[in-house]
Amino acid sequence: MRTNKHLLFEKQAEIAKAVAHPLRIAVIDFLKDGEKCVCDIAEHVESERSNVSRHLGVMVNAGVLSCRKEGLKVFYSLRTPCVLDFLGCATRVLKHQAKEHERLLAAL
Amino acid sequence: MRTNKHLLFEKQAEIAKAVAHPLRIAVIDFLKDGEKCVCDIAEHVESERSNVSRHLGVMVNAGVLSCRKEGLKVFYSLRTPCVLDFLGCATRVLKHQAKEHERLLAAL
DNA sequence: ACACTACGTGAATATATTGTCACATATAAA
DNA sequence: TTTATATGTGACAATATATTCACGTAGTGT
Repeated sequence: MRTNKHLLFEKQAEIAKAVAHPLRIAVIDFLKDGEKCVCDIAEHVESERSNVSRHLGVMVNAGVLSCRKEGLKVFYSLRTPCVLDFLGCATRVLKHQAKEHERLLAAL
Repeated sequence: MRTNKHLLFEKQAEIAKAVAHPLRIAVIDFLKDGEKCVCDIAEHVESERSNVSRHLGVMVNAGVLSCRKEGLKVFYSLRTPCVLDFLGCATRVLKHQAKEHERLLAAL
């Protein structure tokens, strides 16, 4: 396996990992309408602010989110709408699975 | 947050998690050309067969891969090509990041 | 200066993931 | 039956991740 491919896979995994958590997906979904502050995000996903802060940090670190400070608040937003495509992909895979299950049931 | 949305996010995270590992991404990339047996996969990704077997199990469990036994060998394949879109998404996010870095450098 | 609010972070704990080893199983071939 | 090959799995250690609590910091208003 070529080394540069190896590096690409590592980077891709980093992005995927940043998305691979229910709470973080909830955040991404919430941010599709635009930037939000931590307290609004925490309220929406129904989790402690400190925990949400940690998850936001993970996503910023992976380059999935960006943040902007304004007064007391910090506003987070999707760095690129591409990230939403991830959720679309996952949904398509789930739909595909559901269809297979349907076919299986129909055959009983 | 609605409960069914919560459930969707969990399922989406499960899919994303199944993809969120360099070795597993390497496997997915390798399988885009069609089904392969464990030993070929292990050789290609340069890792122990037992380890590869574990990772394959994770992906089958998440519904990302399917497998078929034939004689001594077990052939794994992508359950749906949608999974490849994941890698495409990740690449797009990475390209987006690279462009931002470029702009940053140009401004120095 | 004081109190208040929004946020981040160290420390601790609980849990999950990864990789490796040895071993078990299943199929094929001699 | 014996042997070899391909694969999966239990057990373990190492590491990473998630969550919570308590506290610190930074800006805002009084």
